[in-house]
Amino acid sequence: MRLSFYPTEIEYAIRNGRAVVWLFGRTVEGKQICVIDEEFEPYFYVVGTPDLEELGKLVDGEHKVVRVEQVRKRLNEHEINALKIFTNIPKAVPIIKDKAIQLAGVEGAYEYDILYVRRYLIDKKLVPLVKTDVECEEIASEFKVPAFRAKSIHCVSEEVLQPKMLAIDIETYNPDNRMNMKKNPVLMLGLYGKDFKRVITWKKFSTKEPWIEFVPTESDALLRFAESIAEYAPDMLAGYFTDGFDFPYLVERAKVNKTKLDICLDYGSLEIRGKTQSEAKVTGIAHLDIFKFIRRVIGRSMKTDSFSLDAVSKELLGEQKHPVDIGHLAPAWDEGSRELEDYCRYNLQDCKLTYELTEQVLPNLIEFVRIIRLPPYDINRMSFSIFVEWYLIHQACAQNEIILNKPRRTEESDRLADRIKGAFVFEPKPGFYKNIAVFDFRSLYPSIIASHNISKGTLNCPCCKEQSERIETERGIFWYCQKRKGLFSSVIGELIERRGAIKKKLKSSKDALLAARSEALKVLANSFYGYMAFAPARWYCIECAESTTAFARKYIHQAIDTAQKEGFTVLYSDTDSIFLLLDNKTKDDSLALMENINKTLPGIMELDYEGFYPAGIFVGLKAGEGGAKKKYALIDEQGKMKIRGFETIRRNSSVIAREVQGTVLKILLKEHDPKKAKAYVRCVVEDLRKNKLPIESVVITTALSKGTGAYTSVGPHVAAAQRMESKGERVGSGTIIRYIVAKGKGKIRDKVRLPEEAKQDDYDGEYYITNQVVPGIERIFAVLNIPVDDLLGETRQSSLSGFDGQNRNL
DNA sequence: CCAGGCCGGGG
DNA sequence: GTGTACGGCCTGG
Repeated sequence: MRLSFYPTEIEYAIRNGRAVVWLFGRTVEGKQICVIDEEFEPYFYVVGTPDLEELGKLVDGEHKVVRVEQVRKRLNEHEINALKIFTNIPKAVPIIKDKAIQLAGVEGAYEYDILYVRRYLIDKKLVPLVKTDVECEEIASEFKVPAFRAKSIHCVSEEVLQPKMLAIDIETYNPDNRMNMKKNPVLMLGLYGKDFKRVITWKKFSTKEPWIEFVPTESDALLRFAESIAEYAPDMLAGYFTDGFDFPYLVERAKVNKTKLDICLDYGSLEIRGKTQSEAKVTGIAHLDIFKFIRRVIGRSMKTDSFSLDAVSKELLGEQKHPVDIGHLAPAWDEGSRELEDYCRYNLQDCKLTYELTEQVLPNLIEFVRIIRLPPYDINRMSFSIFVEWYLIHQACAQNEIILNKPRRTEESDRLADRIKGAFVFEPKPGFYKNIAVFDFRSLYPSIIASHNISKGTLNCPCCKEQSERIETERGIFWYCQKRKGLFSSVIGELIERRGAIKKKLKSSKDALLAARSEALKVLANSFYGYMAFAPARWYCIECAESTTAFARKYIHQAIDTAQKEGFTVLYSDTDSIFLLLDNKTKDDSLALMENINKTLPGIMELDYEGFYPAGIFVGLKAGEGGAKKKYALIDEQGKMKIRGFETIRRNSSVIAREVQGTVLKILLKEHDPKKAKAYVRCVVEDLRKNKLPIESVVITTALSKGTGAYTSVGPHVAAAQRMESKGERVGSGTIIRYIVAKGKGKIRDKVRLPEEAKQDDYDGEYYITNQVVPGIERIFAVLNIPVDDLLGETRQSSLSGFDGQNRNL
C-alpha cells in the first residue's frame, strides 16, 4: 500500500541484530503512525591504501564489518579514492573505526560520528515535517500507534505539517526555596492545547473551574497526566525549561512513587540525556523546550536580558504570568486553603503562555527544520554555528564531499587563541550635522565570501597562484581558486539566491512562513563568517575568516576614498556603512557616487542606499579628544529618530533619565534649538530640586542577579531588596527591584527607599541630577559647547555636593 | 590578558 | 553509544 505522512520524530532501535529506523508522524488523513525502515546500513569512510581483506575482517565482540566498497569521493574539495565500510550496527562504527585507523596504509577515517538517524535522513533525502510518500505494508505494531514497514520512502513535496501542539507545566512543593526532586512532590500538572485545558492536582478544595481535576494521590496525578497527553495525541509537546526542570522532575517523582511516566509512543520510559545540560527525549512526540530555542535563536534580536517565562512573554506576547507569590504555594498546600485555586490558574497561565510562545516561534523553527533538514527536536536544541555546520554537511554530501572531522580537544583549545583583525570603524568628529546620506554594503560578509570564492578548499590553490586576486592579512597573503567553485562560496551563494527569490514572493504576499524562511536564510548566511572562526567547527578556516574581514576593510576604505575624491565629507563609517555629509551636494549626487562605487565591486557585492537624514549628532568620548564610535542619533525625513549606542543609562536608570535624554535629542534634531534643550533641562533640574516630579519618574529598576545574602558588596538595589525582605516579601535571583534614593546623609545604600514607602518630598533631587540626568546628556551638550554647569542653574551650591567617592562607585 | 568559577531557566 | 558535558559573564591572578 501507499501512504503519505509527515515525519515528526525519528529514532532507531536494534531488532534481530540490525538497526531499524522508526519514523513517527501523522498521515495526511490526520492519523498518528510509525513507519519502519529496516533497510538502512550504518557506515563510515576510510581513506588510504590498507589491505582490503584485513579491513573487511575487522571485528570486536558483536561489532563487525559487513562489507567494504571502493568509492570515488571528494576530500577538501579534491577528488580521491575512498573506502566505504559498512558495519552490522551503528554502535560498531566508532569501535571499528578505532581499529581501522591502526591498520597499515590507512591515512584517515571520516564520518564515523554522524548519528545514524541523521545519516539516514541525509542519504534518503528526507525532510522532517515535510510530506513524505511511502510504499509499505502494515505490520503488527509494538507502539501505541499503527506500524508500517517501508519498501521505499521519499520526500515528495514542499507541503508542511500543521503540527498539533500541547504545552505543559508543573508546580512543585518547595517550602525552603531549594529544589529537591527526591523529597518534594509535584502538586499540579497543567496542560494547554487547542480547545484543551486541564490542571491536575491531588488536594481537594472547592472550585467551580471545570478544568481543575482532582485525583487522590501524586501517583494518580502522574498517571492522569500521561492519560491526558494520550487523549490529546499531540505531534509536539512544548514546555519552558522542561529539559532542565519539568521532565527530570517528573521522571524522578515517577521513580519515587514506583510508577511509570508512560508518555512515549513505544511504551518505553522517558529518557533524560546528559547531566549538566539535560535533554528530555519523548519517543514518538517531538519535545520542544522552547526556552532553549528562544534564548539561542530568537534571543539575539530581543530586548530583554532575562529569559524568564515572564520577561519573554511580556516582550513577545504582551502578556504576563498570573500574579501570585509562588513562594507561598507550599504553605497554602499544607493548609489546603482556597488559594490553591489561584495557583492552578497560575499553572494554567504558564501553559498558555508557553503554548502561545511556541505558536509564535514555530514558523521560524519549522523553517530551520526545512533548511537544515534535521528533526524539530534537534533544531530546538542547536545554536547558529551548528546550524551552519549541518547545512554544510547536507550540501557537502550533495556534492559528494567527505564531511571533515571535528577537531580534537587539544586542537580546539589551540584554535581559541586564534584572533582575527576585525572591522574598520571611522572615528567621527563630534558635532551636529545637517543632511546626511547613509549607504551600506548589502550582506557584506556573505557577499564577500561568495564573490571571492572564499572556502577552505579553494584557499591558496597552486593552480591560481599568479592570476587570482591576493588579499593581505595579518596572517599572510591569501588567494582563492578561480577555476573551481568552493564549498562555502557555493553554499552561501545559493542561500543568498534562495532568499532573493523568497523576498520577491514576499513583496506580493505577506505570508508568515515565507517571512520566517527569509529570516532563517538571512541569519544562516550571516552566521557563516562566525562559523569559519568557530573553534569546534569541522570546516574551521581561520584564513578564510581573516580574508573576509580584510576584504571588508579594503572595500569600505575604497568607498571612503572614492567619496572623498568626489568631494564628499565622510562623517562616519562602521564595518559596512558609510555616512556622508552632503554639504552643497544633492541626494542625487550621492546616489551617482553609489552607482560609481557599485561598478567597481566584484560578483554579487553591492552598496545600498540606506537612507537620507536631515539631521544627526555624533558625540565625543568621555575622556580626551575624538569621537565616540557606535554612538550617534539621526532623524529621518518622517521625523523618526534613529538612536544608536546611547545606552549608558539603560541599566539602573530611572524614567526621568531616559526621558531627558530622548527629549534633548528630539529638540536638537527636530527643532535645531539648543536654547530650548537647555531651558528644558534646567526646568527638569529645577523640578527635581523642588520635588515636583512624580515619584514614578524617579524609580530606579534593577533585576537582582542572586539572593540578597550572596552579595559581598551591598549596592543600592541589594539594600532595597533587603528592605523588601524585611517586610516579608520573597526576594530572590531575578526579582525586579524598584527603589528610589531619598534625601539624607551617608552612603547611597542607606538612603534607599521602596517606592511605596516614599513620600513626594522624600527623594533626593540632587542625586538624580548628578547621577541620572547629567550623565545621559553631558556629552550631547559638550558637542554644542554648553558646559554642564550651565544646565544646573544658580541654585546649585557646590559642584561636588552629593558627589563623593562612595557615590561614584554606585 | 587568561583561566577558572558561577549561573541561568524552573518552584 | 556514529560517546560524554553549554556558553556568557565576572573575578582573581
